[in-house]
Amino acid sequence: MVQKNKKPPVPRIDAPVLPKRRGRPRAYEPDVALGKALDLFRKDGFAATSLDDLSAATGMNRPSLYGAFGDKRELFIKSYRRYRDDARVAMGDIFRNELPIRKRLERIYAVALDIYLSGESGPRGCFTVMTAASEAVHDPDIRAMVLEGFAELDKAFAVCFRLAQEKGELPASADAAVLAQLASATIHTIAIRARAQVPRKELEAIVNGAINVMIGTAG
Amino acid sequence: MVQKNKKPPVPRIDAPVLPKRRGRPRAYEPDVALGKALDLFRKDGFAATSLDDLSAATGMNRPSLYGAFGDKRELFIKSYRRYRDDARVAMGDIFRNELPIRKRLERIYAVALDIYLSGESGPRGCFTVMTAASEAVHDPDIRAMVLEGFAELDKAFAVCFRLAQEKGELPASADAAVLAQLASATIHTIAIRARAQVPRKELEAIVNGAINVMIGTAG
DNA sequence: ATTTTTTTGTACCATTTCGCAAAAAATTCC
DNA sequence: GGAATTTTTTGCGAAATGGTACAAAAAAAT
Repeated sequence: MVQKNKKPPVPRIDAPVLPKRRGRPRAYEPDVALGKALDLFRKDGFAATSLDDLSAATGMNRPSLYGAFGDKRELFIKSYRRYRDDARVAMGDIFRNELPIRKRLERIYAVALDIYLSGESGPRGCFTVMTAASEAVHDPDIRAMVLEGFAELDKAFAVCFRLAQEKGELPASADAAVLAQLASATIHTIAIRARAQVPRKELEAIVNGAINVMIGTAG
Repeated sequence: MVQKNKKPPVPRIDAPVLPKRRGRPRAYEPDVALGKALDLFRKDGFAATSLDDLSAATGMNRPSLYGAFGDKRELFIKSYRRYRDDARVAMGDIFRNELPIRKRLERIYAVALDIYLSGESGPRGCFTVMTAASEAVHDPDIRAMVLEGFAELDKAFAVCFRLAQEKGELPASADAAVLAQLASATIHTIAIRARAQVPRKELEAIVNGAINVMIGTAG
């Protein structure tokens, strides 16, 4: 029920020693708690994750949870936001780093697979694709985030392809936007298949085939 | 609370007048009840759909539901089976009918979009992709069905591409299996995006672009 | 040492959930 | 008509759910 034993909650380096909070000190670190909540939501989805589960996983009791993150829906949204931030960080370097297009795509998909296949009790898939998209029909806020996620991915891929085109790695006749959507589709298909426990080897084969079609087998 | 008012449950034509059931007659038709259950599961997912909801939607009270279909999980599985059967029927003709490859793909995706975008309270997406895949991590039976679904789709597309290749619509160098996986990926991406209420026009644009890449813009 | 502030821990509430048992109803068979 | 059979109906009950009230605890401020 306790999140950590280290008595003094070591002040984060990037959190510039805030001016000494006043009351009883927190028994948890919001960041790690949110991470645990995210894990649960990814594993079981929104409805199947109870506050008790969340409470147990985060080491916070329900009132603390409520006080820190709001009700279940808010916690879900904050978890999702966290997931996207993490994914952005993991992908950021690669999308920025200007490798040859094939290498670049390979790295991107490798990172994606790492994310989708992680999880102690089975692969967790992609939050956006699996859990969030489900809620998106009914909840406008979540829907907005999901749509934003799709657009962001499409755009990032499009930038890659456009750059490759400028560098002469792709024929000028290629349509970067279309290729980007195919690249996203490939992300989506491996995310879904991962959730059904398709082994990594097979997913990598799918990725490889898709890359060949997108940039030409020559590469 | 009543499923139908027509007193005599008009015997289905294809159900060859079974030898007069003995006890109190059913107040529902299993087929339509299962359809209603399917609708609910597609809309809300497994966990968020309660037996009361199902009871209300099917017009059967809980014990009847239980007697007819077993517990919630069994009902879910039977609903999913029904969904796949329906989808197979809807797709069957097209996959069988030997049109030019482009026309064929266009039809397939059109039918898929019809399925994914239907639903009175928002598009319901694809059962396999949205709801079933979520449960697949934990439930081996559901996982098996989902994997079967993926394989079936991949295979059906592969047959199409192979045939097109034989008819000379595709270069001999093309890899039918890889193209099939891309075609499936496109199915998956539009299923997911549909759930987030991306308008049909955009989804059709994605499909169009994907087809162009798969069979060459010439077609 | 006392007060203030903040968080925790316990307990509680109203509702919903799934599943079942027992009784009532509707039909066929004798 | 009465017995047998099958289904519906009512309603129970134990557990779980999301959310909250309130006192105790722990720290800083006075």
